Amino acid sequence: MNRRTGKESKESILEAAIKVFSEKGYSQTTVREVAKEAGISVGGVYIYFKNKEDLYATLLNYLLKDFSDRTKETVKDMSGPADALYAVIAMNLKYARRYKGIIIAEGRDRGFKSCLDVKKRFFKKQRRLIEDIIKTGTASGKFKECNVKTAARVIIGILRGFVFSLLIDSTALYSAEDCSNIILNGLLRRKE
Amino acid sequence: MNRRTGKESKESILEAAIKVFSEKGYSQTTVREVAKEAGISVGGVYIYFKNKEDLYATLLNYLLKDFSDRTKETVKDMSGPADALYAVIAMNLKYARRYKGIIIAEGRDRGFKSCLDVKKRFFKKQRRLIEDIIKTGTASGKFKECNVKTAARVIIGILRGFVFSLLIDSTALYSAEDCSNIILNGLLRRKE
DNA sequence: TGTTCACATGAACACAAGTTCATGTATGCC
DNA sequence: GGCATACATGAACTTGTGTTCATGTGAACA
Repeated sequence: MNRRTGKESKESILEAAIKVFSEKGYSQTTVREVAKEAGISVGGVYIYFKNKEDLYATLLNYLLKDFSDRTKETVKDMSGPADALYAVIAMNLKYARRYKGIIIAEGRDRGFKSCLDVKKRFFKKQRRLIEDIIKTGTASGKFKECNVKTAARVIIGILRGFVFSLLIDSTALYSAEDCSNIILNGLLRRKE
Repeated sequence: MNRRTGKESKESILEAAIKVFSEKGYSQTTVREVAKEAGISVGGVYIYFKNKEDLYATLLNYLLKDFSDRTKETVKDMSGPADALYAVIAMNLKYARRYKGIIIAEGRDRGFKSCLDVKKRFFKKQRRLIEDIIKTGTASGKFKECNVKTAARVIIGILRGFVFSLLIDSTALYSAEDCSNIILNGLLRRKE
């Protein structure tokens, strides 16, 4: 019989972990369930990962890096700051749908500082990206003058809120268009 | 010696629970810790609450109702829709800071539907409130025409995002002013 | 066929945390 | 005091779940 190589097994476990953690978040996910999903025994997981936290951290690093790279790539192709901002928002909402359970902050305390740091660094990177877009926007006169840092923080907050909304009520959602429309234009009527 | 009455004890437990759950969320909070904080034994908690979930549900109902009422009260005193919206945002951010761990969605599955429903209903009520404000705004000509329902959803999302931001990085926050400013005015420069 | 190596297994262990319950103690009433 | 009632205790039980480890198995090669 053809047995899986170690590398294949490790990848199976990672894939399974992404699936289960995405759905259930950290605490609610059991190693047994990941193992089952990956078609391996409980002990098998521990051949490739030191422990549950290691598994989570590996997966987090992988996903966030992948996401970061793709976003950067997408933004590069955009012509104006409004389009770029829209692209970032669309990208975020898309990933949020797929990996909701992972983004949410869980497992604070108990040595999880490593994971929190990874997330923090990720969000910082995202914020810088958004700040750059806003700067370009104001420089070209398309965006109004504003506190770039704060605006970027609010936008990051908006994107995080979408994940949260997914977890609570996946029917009451909104599209990237709606979202970027409000961020760009606001609610107040413009003087003509 | 003067012993606490049952009612007093129950209230102590609820207060303690609010404190601990707010900081740690559902999974990370232990009944023992709540008991200790309330100055009662583990068993004592079970005199007044059926179990941990019951404790959480009670507290959730209490807090959300309190918050709902206060928000409504505050909004009533506001003169225009922009002010009203600002008030809602400020109220949300203030409560988020205090009770962050509680709002976050945890303990899905396993019969937690009751709690999720409470949260859903709460958010629905909040959304209606915001929808009304937006409607008033457009009716008076101060807000532009827009899809009221969607706009309200996005705003709720923004507010949720703030809670989330608190959990991940409580230094990278923003004020209610910044937030309402973006929502009202948007980023794009207005034609003059 | 025997040997070795890489990979896999799942029962068993450890420990944390929710829950129960037999027992204890204060208070008020007769 | 004796009794009843209300309230409180915390050891012990139960369960879920992370983790370990002695043992097993397939593949490749001599």
